[in-house]
Amino acid sequence: MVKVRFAPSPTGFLHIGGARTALFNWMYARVQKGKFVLRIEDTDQVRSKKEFEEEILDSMKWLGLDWDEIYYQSERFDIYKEHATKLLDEGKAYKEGEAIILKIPQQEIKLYDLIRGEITFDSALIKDQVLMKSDGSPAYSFACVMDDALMEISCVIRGEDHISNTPKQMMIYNALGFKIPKFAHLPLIMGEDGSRLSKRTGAVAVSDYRKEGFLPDALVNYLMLLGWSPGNNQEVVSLDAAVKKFSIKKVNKAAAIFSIDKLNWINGQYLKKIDTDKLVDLLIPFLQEKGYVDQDVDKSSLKSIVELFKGRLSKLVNFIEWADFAFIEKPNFDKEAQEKHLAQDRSKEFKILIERFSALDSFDKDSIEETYKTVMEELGLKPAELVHAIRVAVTGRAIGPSLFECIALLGKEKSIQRLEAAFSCVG
RNA sequence: GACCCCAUCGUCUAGCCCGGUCAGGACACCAGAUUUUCAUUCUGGCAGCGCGGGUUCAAAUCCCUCUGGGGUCGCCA
Repeated sequence: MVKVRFAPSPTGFLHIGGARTALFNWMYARVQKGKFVLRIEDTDQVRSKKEFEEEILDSMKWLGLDWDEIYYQSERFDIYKEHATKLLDEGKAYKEGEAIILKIPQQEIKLYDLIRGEITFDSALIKDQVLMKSDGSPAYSFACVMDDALMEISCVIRGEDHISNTPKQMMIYNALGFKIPKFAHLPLIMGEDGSRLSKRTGAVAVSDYRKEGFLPDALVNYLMLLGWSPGNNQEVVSLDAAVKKFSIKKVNKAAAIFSIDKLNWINGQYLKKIDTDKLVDLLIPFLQEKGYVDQDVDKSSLKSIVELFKGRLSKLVNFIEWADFAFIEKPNFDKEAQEKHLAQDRSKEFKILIERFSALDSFDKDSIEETYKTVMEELGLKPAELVHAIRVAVTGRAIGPSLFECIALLGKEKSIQRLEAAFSCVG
């Protein structure tokens, strides 16, 4: 029976590296129809926090990484104690104060890693290992080995930073008489500068990416590409499709650098393909948080705004940023755009436009565009000449979706109001 | 410092195991087309097997140095 586990410690948020480890474990279990165990390593009573645990579980669910069993090490202290005492009785361990320490016999240790092949260590370099700490709690390696053995984990898939722990743990398996599982050590994920991924080099918590509006499918898609490839030059791949092709032996050995550029691109790909109604639903919480809409939001009118921006977004927060003009009374003027496009006095032209716009019966995209072009022709101006000024006056920005659609979206009253305000001229 | 891991375009990677296809794709970047702006999209381009030795008719691929990067050396996990 194939059984793997992801064993986070609730002393911090679920970070990108942990998520990737969880993902590979999950894929390994699913492709082989095995079990995926989640084990909360909360032996450090002081640093472990319920809020972190909840956040980790939440992030896992959000990513779609469901587990078959869950355990808490804090509930298993008796088991650890019992086995440590047994080792004490057998003379394989000794006491130092209240602590129980394992004697490490001298021998050569061979680890066969599924990703890296054979790795040998000399146990002469390994110190005797603390099994139970003076405070009665188990040391990490001991609890880890006990659980992996008792939970019948068939393959331990974890980060490369655990390679050095492995020979120590193998000594514990041997002392306990447990069967040693398979091991696979995943390459680490590094920050943009090649050093360890940290808050300094960008967001590390999965929840941070969620808050920025990355889709779980996209994040998972990006993460699986770090150290593994689905083949056939495919990069945008669903989890289901990826699982079918997953093989732990095909995982890369070299560390990978996390690239926010590529994540943005992949997320954009997903955002482009997503159903518009679904996109509206995803956007609502972001809009509510910003105070742009309230509880009883009109989805159909929201949908028309979203449609304008669909295909331009690389993450959900982009919408909040770029579509703000549709939700607030006065546009948030971009200083640079304002200075560049509204510096020249265009009140005369604006006045005429305002008059013509006011006279329009149906204020739709096409009639607005037609009216605009007619006016420009009458004034002897090229159509492009006033576009920027109007865009900035109406949306506050020099960039955005089709101008005439933006104006139609705002409606006659608001659009004219903003045009009037631009040069404080009243039509 | 000791021990361990790793090394293909700037980045993620295919190819490596079972030596022989101009070293393929993607992101980023640059140029052009489309677009009233920006983005999208399309087309094209730039760019890589870390160094040095072997083995071989033939090496990105196998072996060894070196160099470089990373990890671990807690009664943290």
